[in-house]
Amino acid sequence: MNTLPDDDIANVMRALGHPVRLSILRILAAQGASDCCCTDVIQCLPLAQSTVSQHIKVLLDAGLVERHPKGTRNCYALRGDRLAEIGAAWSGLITGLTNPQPAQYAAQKELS
Amino acid sequence: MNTLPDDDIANVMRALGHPVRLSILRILAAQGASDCCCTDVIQCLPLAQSTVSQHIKVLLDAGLVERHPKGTRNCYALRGDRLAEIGAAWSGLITGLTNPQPAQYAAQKELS
DNA sequence: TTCTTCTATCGGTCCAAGACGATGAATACC
DNA sequence: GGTATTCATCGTCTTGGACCGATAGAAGAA
Repeated sequence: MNTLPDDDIANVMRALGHPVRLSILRILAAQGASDCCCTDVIQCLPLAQSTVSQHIKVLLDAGLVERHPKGTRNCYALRGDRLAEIGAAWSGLITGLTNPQPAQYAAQKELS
Repeated sequence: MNTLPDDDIANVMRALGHPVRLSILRILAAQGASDCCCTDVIQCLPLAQSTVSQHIKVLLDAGLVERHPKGTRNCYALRGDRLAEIGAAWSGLITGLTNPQPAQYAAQKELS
């Protein structure tokens, strides 16, 4: 049910834990598939290019977006597969919390 | 659909973005409703009491847990209502990202 | 009252994150 | 070739997070 270890979940949550990065995801979603380059994102945000690039890197490292080099520019797109995977892990987390099984935390404890 | 503003979502995600805090939520879930005090949590984790107390405070501030003072000890429990609310917001976020509506980001931009 | 237990908070240290400007590499264009 | 554009990365600075020990206050026990 919950296919991702806690460290991975925490990584993704931390990547999502910044309003600017949520905005970037929305921008990528609004612009459609694989046709949104870094400049497009920068023009939607009141931040320096280097800052936006750094936020995108965080999303890349978390596996939430993917990069498609296109000539002199880099296009970004959401990773639908990963979003689905994270959605499943999230459901598992919520289910596990609201319908707890006594043995569950013991297993979790062993992992960390 | 998505009932929480991005800042709130980011706050919750940040609170969830640490393995220890995920562990604390699981501990609270495993111990059942409103009968888990701070010491119980501390004994499950290899951290100092002050550190655990601080993590719990983050979860409190994010609205993920609630405190029930009981004599000399404080009991904590998950806030099921808030978990449901956040689950709904998460679903809305994922849905919005995977089935984007062009006007969506414009509305989002206005908020921040 | 005095002692113990529980736990929030304070002060301090250390490291990571967020923001910026500057630089440099890659590609496209003239 | 030379120039412009795009963008990742580097160095720096500031802020915030994570962790700890110490402290203090509240409630129960002796």
